[in-house]
Amino acid sequence: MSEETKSLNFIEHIIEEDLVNGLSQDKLRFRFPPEPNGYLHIGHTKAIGISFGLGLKYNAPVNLRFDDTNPAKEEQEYVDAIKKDVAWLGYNWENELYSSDYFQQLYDWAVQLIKDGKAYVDSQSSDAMAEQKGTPTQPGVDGPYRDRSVEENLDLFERMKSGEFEEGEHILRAKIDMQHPNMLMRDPIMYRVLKKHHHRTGNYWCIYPMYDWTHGESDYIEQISHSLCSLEFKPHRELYDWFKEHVYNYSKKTYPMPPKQREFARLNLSYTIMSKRKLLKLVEEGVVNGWDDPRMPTISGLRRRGYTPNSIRQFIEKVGVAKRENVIDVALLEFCIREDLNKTAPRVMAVLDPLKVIITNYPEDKEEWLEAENNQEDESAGFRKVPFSREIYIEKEDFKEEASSKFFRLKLGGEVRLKNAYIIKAESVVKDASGNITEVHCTYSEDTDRRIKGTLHWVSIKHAVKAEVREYDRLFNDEAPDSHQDKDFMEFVNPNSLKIIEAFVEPSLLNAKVGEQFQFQRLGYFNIDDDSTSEKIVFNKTVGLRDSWAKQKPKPQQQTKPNNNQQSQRKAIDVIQQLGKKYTNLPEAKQEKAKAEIQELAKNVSYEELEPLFNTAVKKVGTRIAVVITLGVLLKNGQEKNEEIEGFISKALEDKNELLVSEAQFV
RNA sequence: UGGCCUAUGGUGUAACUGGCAACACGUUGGUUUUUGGUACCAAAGAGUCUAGGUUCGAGCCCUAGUAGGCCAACCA
Repeated sequence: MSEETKSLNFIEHIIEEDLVNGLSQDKLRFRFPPEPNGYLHIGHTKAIGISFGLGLKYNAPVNLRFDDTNPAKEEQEYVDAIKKDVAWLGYNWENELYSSDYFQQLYDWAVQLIKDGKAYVDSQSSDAMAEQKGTPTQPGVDGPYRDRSVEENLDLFERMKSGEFEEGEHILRAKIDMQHPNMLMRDPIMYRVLKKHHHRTGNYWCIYPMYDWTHGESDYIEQISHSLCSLEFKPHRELYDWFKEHVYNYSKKTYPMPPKQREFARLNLSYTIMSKRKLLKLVEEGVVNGWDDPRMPTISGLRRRGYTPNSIRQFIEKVGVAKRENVIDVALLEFCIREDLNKTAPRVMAVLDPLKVIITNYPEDKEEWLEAENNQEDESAGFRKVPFSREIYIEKEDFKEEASSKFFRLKLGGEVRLKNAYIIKAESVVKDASGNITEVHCTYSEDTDRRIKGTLHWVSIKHAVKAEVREYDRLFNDEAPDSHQDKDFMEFVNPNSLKIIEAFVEPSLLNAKVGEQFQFQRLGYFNIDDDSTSEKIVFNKTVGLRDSWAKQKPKPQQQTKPNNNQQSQRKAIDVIQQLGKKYTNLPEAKQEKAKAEIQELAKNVSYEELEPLFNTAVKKVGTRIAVVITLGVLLKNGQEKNEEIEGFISKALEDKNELLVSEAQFV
C-alpha cells in the first residue's frame, strides 16, 4: 500500500482548507452544468474531469445540470448527446437536473428582491441601456426607470410573466450600482421576455432568467459546495456572490449552505480550436464531415477516431489544473491513447502501400496457417492463425535496392524476418518501363532461430482482404490557429488532413465489428469506422506508433540550418551571458574552457553592451563572473576605467563567491 | 479612463509553515526485443518575467515595474 502523496491542485487545496475549517466532508457536492446548445469537446472534458474527479476523490455526489435558460438556442438533441458523451467517458452523475426545474423558485425570489427594492423593471431599448452601461473604462449612468415604485415594478413583472408584453419591451434588472468598476454589477439583467417554446417547460413561461441569476441560484438550490468553472467567469463571481447573499437571507433555513465559485484555466490543445462557434463553421463549410468527424476535437469525434474514455481521462489528469493560459501539446494526448491501446489492442498485420514479393523457392500451391500472438502485452489475448503463401505484400518503404547498414529492412542481397513467418532474402527486382520496382523476388529459409535485425509485417496476397483506411493529419497547420489577431483561423486549415488509402489486411479482420480497435503492427492503431459495411471495411487511423526511424531522416537538414542562423545572428554578449549562467555549475576543466570562450567572444563586445550587465542581480554569480572576465579583456584592449567599472569591480571583490573574487582580482 | 487574473525547462503541472526547484510529455543516447513499438536505464534542458526590499535563507512574503489574458450579448 504505497499511499502516494500526490500533490494537490489549487482547487483541492481550497477544499482541503474548507474541510480543515469545519466543512463536513458529506456536505461536499459538485456539478457539471453544460448548456444544451452544442456538442461537447475535449475542452469540456477538463471541466467534467475536474468536478467528477473531485466527486470520486471525496466520495461526493456530482450533478449533471443542464443550464437551459435560453429556449432560442437549446434543444433536446444536445441534451441527449451530452448525456451520451459524459456517460461514455465513464462518469456517473448523482442527479440529472435542469435549471428550468427551478424557474418557479427563481421567480419567487425575484419578486422578493423587487419588494426589497433590489430589482426593478426597465423599459428602455437595449441600445439605450447599453449606452447607459458605460464601458470597461467608463462608469455607467442611472437609467430613467431605476427608481420606479415597488408596486409598479411588481405589477409590470407580473404582467411580463403572464405574457402581456412583447419581447424587448421590458426586462427585470438587479439594482446594484451603475458606476461599479465591474461591468457585470451595473444593474445586470435578471429576466427577459422570450415567447419561445422551451424543451422542458413548453409554453408555460414568457419570461426566462439570465445566466448569472440562474446559475448561482441553481448551485444554491442543489447545495453545491464548490461551483467550478473556467476563468472567464471570474468577473461574474462578484455578482454570483451578490445574488447569493441576498437570496440566502430569504432561504437560509431551507438551503443552509451558500456555494463557492472558483475558476480554473480552460484547456487549449495545440493544432486545433476549441470554440463551439468555430467548430460549427468547420462543419457548415464542409471542411469536416460533421461534428463527429474523426479530425474534430469533439468527444464524439475522438470517440470515432478511436480514442478511449480511459485515454482521455488520463490525459485530463496529466494536464493538471491551474489558472494560467495554456496550450497543451497534442503529443500528450497521443501519448495517452498509445499507452492505453498498447495494453489492449490486438496486433494484426496490414499493408497500406503494397509492394509485391514473390518467394521463388516456396511452392506455388502451398499455403500455411501460421500461429501469431495477438498481444505480447497481454498474455490472455491468445493466438490466431495467419495465412502464408508464395506471393505476399510488404510495405513499399520497407524495401530498397541499396541502403546503408542503418536500414534494417529489406535490401538486395539482404535478409529480413517476416513477422510470425520465415526469414527471406531479396535476390532480384522486376521493374516497369519507367523504372519503378513492381516485384521483389526472394528466397526463404525455414531456419527462423537466427538473429536478424529487421522484422517486417506482410499479408498473403491470395488471402488479403481489401479495406479502406482513413489516415488523418492535424486539422490545422498552426499550433494555435485562433490566436492570431491579424489572421482568420480558417487560413490555417490543413488541406491534407484526410488521406484515403486502399489497404490490404489479414483475413482475420473480416470478423471485426464497428468500433473494434487494433494495432496494425509497425504502423499504428486503427479502429473500425461506423461507415463500414458488409462489403467494405473502413478503418480510421487513431494514431501512429512512435517512429524513431522516420525521425532520423529530416533531422540533419532541419536542425543544422536554424542552428547556423542562430549562431551567426546571436550577439557575442548574449552568448557570454549564457555561458556565464552555467559557469558556476561547471567542473573546473570546463570552466577553463568556458573562460577561454568568453575571452574570445569578448573581443567582439563593446563597452556599451557590457555596462548594463554591471547591474546583474547579486545572486547570478555566474553571469557576474562572465562579465568580470569580459571586462578584463576590454580593459586590456584599452578601455579606460570609470566610476561604473570601479564600482562593479569593488562590489565583486566583496562577494562571497571565491571564483568571482579571484576573477575580479585579475582586473 | 478603469477593474480583475496570471507569470517556474520546449510544453504542462508541482514544490506543505520561507530551507538542495520535482514529476509528466517532448528531445538525445543506451539496453532488451520476431513491431525502428513496448519495457528499462541514462542525459541534456530552469538561478522561477524585471528591479528593489524583508530574512541566516525567497519560486513562495513586501514594493514598484513589464508582459499576457479576461470584462461593454435581452448568450452561457
